[in-house]
Amino acid sequence: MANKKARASGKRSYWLFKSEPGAYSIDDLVRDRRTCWDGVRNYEARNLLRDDVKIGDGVLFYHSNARPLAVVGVAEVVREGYPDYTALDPASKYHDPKSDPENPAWFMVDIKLVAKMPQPVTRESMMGEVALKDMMLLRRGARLSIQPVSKREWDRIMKLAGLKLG
DNA sequence: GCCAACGTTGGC
DNA sequence: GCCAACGTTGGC
Repeated sequence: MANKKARASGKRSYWLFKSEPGAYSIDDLVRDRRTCWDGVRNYEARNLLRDDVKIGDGVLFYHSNARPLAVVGVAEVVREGYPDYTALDPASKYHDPKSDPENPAWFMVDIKLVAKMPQPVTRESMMGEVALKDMMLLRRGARLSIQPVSKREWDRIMKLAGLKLG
């Protein structure tokens, strides 16, 4: 996978994490400063969290099912993939009754806030950017909640946000 | 609220 | 393993 290759050469990777603000919003992250990204229950996204998302990687925090639809913040990975314990907790809304403690099916990472966008970078504004036209996020039916982002896309979004971040 | 685009489930 | 039915995601 391209990301593994990038890792071997020591490069930083970039990701987009989706969240419905009703479940967990950028303001929740501003309050918490750091959080575990629990509740991912899709195998493709799980594989990324388990194998590819690494400490120091950049994360775009995106509000889905919200107004406005937008990248609303920047975060950084501070802990790499480890078992998502909410899968084993019957009291959790993310409980997975089929989950086996001996062989965890679901993984999460920890992220910390880097910055809340001064202005949200809206989906609408992103759709007008040629440099972003290939973003998975903007493709029809792209439901993956953990998505790879290219450096070019990352840089453009930082520019749109008016942020001077690596 | 609609519905396309998925992913999952389960009968066979 | 196939695939129809079903459930979910998420933009519109």
